[in-house]
Amino acid sequence: MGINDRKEREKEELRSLILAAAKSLFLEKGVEKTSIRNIADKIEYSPGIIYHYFKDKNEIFHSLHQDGFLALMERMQVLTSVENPLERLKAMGKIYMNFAKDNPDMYDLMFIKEAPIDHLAHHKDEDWKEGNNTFGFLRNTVQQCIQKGHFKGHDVEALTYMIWSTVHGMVSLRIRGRCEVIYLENQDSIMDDSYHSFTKILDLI
Amino acid sequence: MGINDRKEREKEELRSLILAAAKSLFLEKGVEKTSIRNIADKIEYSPGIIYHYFKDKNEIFHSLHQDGFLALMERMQVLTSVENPLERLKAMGKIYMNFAKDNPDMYDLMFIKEAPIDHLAHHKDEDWKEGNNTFGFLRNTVQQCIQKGHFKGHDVEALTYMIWSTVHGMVSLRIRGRCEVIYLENQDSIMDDSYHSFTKILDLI
DNA sequence: TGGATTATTAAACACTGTTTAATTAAATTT
DNA sequence: AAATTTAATTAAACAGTGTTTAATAATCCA
Repeated sequence: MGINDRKEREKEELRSLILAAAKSLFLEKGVEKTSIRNIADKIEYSPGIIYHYFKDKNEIFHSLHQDGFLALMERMQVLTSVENPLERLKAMGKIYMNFAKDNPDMYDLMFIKEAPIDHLAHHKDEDWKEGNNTFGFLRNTVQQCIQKGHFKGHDVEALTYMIWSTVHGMVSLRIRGRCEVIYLENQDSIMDDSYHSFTKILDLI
Repeated sequence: MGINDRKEREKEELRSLILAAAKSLFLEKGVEKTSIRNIADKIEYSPGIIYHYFKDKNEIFHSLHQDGFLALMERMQVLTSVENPLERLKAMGKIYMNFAKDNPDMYDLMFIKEAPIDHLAHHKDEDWKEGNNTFGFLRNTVQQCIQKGHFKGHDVEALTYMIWSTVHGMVSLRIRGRCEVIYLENQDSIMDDSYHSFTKILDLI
């Protein structure tokens, strides 16, 4: 069935052409301002064709969503060499925040936008592999910290969610412009300063 | 100049008619799905008239944005009776989270959506009274905690931002559906459990 | 009452995501 | 090789969006 294979490959080619165009447009203009017609123009096809490869706009951005998680997990790889779980936890937060700083639009899509998560919510049967991997990795590290005697009296899941919330809160307030509009003495270093406060707390508890 | 006064009042009347319609529509459908034509239909005027009272859609939702801050500050009023700053801080977090739980759409508009904050960013000269009041109130409380001997070695501003981030992170991850799509043993109580972990930490540091 | 000012509207512009039917191209069968 | 079936692609339309424009209706002032 070599013919069908080739056909499959060709179909796959246009599919990834759409994704590549969508990604580059969305990284330079953002998701909301990237229209189906923009993507179609970029690949020099008619807008209609996109609906033969993707159910709707959400499905396109759900694909990029997955790309983002792969990129984040890629960055997390270096952590395997950090044996001390508390050190690993603190380094993980730093990597997470740097990822958000380097790829604000991608972070927005992954953790703030409602669009691509709708796609997941409507396909509840399949669980969210990428998200659960990332969260699970964090939970394991917290668990290991507890086993080493840290975080006494805290529930793993509750504390894991709290830690995630803290770093997510910091970066998402900045990304969505809530930082710039309030008066801060150290506007430029507030993210680093706050994260430093946070790690100090992790060391203590 | 009683005539001009009446004209002013009449203008103000239609203006608040638009705002009331916008608010009720946005609370039942969300900001994105509330169109200028929807608002115009509701008040039985033509869509064009809205642009005589508001520069654009952002300006309308910036007004509601301010309403939200008034409502939040209203809830915070009870805190004036809490003399112990640490207790006040913990109660403040609870109020903040309950506000988000009771008014998710309003919270979204206030702290997540980019729309109404754009309006502020483009009017940089005028500072953001509501936001700064709320943040300032939190900072004062943190400052008082430090004066009472808590949070030793921490910078007020950095810690204030960290605390805000933590509660914002918790509620915004939930509002934007990142909670439901990951596996959690205690999905229902994760917010309360995490906040409990957080207050435990505040007691300790 | 006539002229200037203001409020209001209808209509248009340039978009949006998505669906439909028509068309072109390719593959398969006769 | 020609005819037919299947798949890929498109043009056009639908129903909506925020916003601007020019025309109209209402009001105010001299």
